[in-house]
Amino acid sequence: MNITPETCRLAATGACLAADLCRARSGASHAPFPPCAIPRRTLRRGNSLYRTGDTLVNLYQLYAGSVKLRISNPSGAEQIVSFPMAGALLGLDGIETGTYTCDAIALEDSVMCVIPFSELTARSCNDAKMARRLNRAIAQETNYYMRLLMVLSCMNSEERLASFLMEISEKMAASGYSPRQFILKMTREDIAHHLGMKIETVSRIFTRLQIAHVLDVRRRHLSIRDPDALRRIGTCQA
Amino acid sequence: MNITPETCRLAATGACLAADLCRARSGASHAPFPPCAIPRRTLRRGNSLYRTGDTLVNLYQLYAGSVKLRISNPSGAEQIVSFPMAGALLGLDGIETGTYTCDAIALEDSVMCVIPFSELTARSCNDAKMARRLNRAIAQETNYYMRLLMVLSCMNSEERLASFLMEISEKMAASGYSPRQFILKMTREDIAHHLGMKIETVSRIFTRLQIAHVLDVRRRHLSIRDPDALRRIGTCQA
DNA sequence: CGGGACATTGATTAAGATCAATTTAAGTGG
DNA sequence: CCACTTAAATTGATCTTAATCAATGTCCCG
Repeated sequence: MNITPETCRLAATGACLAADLCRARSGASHAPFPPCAIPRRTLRRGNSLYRTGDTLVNLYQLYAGSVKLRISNPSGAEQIVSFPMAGALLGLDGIETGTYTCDAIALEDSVMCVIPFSELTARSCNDAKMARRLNRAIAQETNYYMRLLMVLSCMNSEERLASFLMEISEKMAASGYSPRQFILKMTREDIAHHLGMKIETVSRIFTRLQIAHVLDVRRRHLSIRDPDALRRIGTCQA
Repeated sequence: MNITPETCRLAATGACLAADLCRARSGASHAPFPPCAIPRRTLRRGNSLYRTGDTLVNLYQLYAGSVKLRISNPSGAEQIVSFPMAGALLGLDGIETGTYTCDAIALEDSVMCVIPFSELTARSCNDAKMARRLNRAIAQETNYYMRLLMVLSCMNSEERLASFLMEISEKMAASGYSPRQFILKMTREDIAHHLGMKIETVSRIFTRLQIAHVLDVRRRHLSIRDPDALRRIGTCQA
């Protein structure tokens, strides 16, 4: 079934560009909307939605699943800049030059709404709200990366990992899942490449937090035993 | 004298939102433009253009001088996310929520063109080019911070500092100054807070690069003796 | 049930933080 | 204009954290 603003759980948040686009296409400016197809794209785990250097054609709103956004340099070093989850807008890295600067790779089978960028900007001319929403979405990313810079700069490894887990926990809660128990969709290596540490260090800190009864970790299965402690650790004390 | 698109060296780059705004105000869509006042704001060294929590009213295009953008957390830790120089657009961090998330502090006496944000978005409705330029400006920041994340994650202290100096050198060249000799407007502490290291480490690495005949550093006066070596060091090898 | 990717653990080393003491230079007021 | 004050920067000695090197364990999937 195709998704309409009524049936899309993301549209309810009021921050869904796909829903905006759908409304605009249907010509209505207020609910109720006639059913309106939003094309979706599905992506199997490990496949990439787009690659560095590809021409920006679409933005994508992640409907289900999760993704890693990776930048690499010629010498092979890589940085996972973020792990977008449900609701996230993907492809913004292509707006500066018209060419994506990241690889967007599915961490699990995922579904995204396809938002043709040219249509979005064209419609934004007549729709100040949509234009504003796009601006905000881009600006939000900027602010996110600023905060991540601070995490990498000011925190030690344990604090970084705790902060990362709290962030996932909060996103899970926001999506209606348990904030206490979830499955990590990414490898230890991905986490390491996200937080600027080595895979062995990630592993050791998981073990350490397990021993301290803050977490229960078995491979990708994670449960947070002591959320307060985790929050305390993950909130820069320095 | 007020600045017009003709007299503003920034407008020549074709990436000046202030010039766009000036053109729009004057009602002309192509050169030549009637003279049109763009209000400027001057800022003394050490003073802040805006502070975390202030309501976003204006964006600012840095006409002359330099600035540090700082985020802090309750416990007093701070991160210098960037050092905007001539041409940079300031205030973008306020777009997400309508409230600035950084402190913007002048590193020297500086001059900026004032761009009322509401006017910018209002005019963007009828001016696709301006809208596009705003989007790009925001997206550019995002990409900048992604690359900085990689620098912090993947490089050791020497590589980070080298990369930082190369970046300044390139910006100086782009502004028509010598890329080989310039004065650092920021303290060692600012650099440390930007690159995620301690002030003593910054100092030691300056000394080390001096001994290796890559740099000549005397306090804030810097000259690059061996640009190739500096580039080699500052380009992530890992 | 076997292969391979992923993860854990241990021992050692190296990079950078920390603690502490000077040195230098830029303002500032007499 | 000079002495004084103070912020900024440098340098040294030591300690801590995380990287590195190496081996082993475990689980998922075909």
